[in-house]
Amino acid sequence: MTDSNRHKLHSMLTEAGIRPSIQRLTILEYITSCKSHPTADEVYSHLVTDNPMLSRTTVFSCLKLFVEKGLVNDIDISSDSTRYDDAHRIPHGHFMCRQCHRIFDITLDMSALKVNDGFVCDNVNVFFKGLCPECKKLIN
Amino acid sequence: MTDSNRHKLHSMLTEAGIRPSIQRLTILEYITSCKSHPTADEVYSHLVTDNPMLSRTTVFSCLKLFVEKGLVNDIDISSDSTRYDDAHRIPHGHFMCRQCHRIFDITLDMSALKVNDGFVCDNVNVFFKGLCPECKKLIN
DNA sequence: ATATAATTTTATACTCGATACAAGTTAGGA
DNA sequence: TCCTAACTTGTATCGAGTATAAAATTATAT
Repeated sequence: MTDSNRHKLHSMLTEAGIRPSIQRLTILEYITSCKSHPTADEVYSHLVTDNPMLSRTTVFSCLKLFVEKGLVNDIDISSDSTRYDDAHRIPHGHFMCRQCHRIFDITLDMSALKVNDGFVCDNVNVFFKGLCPECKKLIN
Repeated sequence: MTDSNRHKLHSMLTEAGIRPSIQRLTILEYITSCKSHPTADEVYSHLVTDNPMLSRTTVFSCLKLFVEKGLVNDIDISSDSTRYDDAHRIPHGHFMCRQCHRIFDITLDMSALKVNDGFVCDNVNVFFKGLCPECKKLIN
């Protein structure tokens, strides 16, 4: 991690009202640099090799905190485990392949998605399911 | 259940390629008449009072089958438990209140939501989160 | 109609993502 | 420096959902 990146992550946390601990910086660094929409266990498994003292519980609680503070989006596209995504990106939809279970970003104009009067919405998710191009080829 | 409704549910099952058992008719009848987006356990709890021999496992497996055959939609709006919704209705989005955790239908034009070329999509979900009108009043 | 095969339902045990809790550790303010 | 609050850790636990096998029901063939 470069100094400038460390400083950026530090600011992200403090601006969200989160005290920046080593663990939180490490977890946020991985989520923001990761394009694979990992689960909490995947984040833990990846980070624990270089941080042997890291606890699985810490990963779960940090990710939950990040979601509450709006730093990270939780993706409940399937009933399996929750996946996580950097919230500081252009809003986009997600596609889950029923064959390989990978999650793909779908460029999408979400500005037209409005809720009824009286509701206060702070989060929108658009989830597609089907077959990704690769799996479609393999099946046909 | 009226005879005509029973016949309609029977047709729904056979047309979907599902053999219409008593349990499947009972579960489908509840889902299609229910507006509360129940979880599998809620379906079970509601039906078991009048059908004491009904098994929780049967409810889970029937709902799973209905989703596979397209009779019912599964709503994974939160990481809690999966909710179920009659699929034979106008496509619509869902809003989950963070306070009371109820699910509301949101009228929505979903026709504009398209996936990238090469992807084959068979299912779209739009999930909103925030505060429902009632909870908003209580908080302010 | 009766035996046999296939499907469905039931009940129990189990898996595993996620959380509650308590003890230990760290950080910041007086 | 000491005190307090916040954070992390590890263990135990919860609970939605599933695997499995036996029992029950339904379909098919003779």
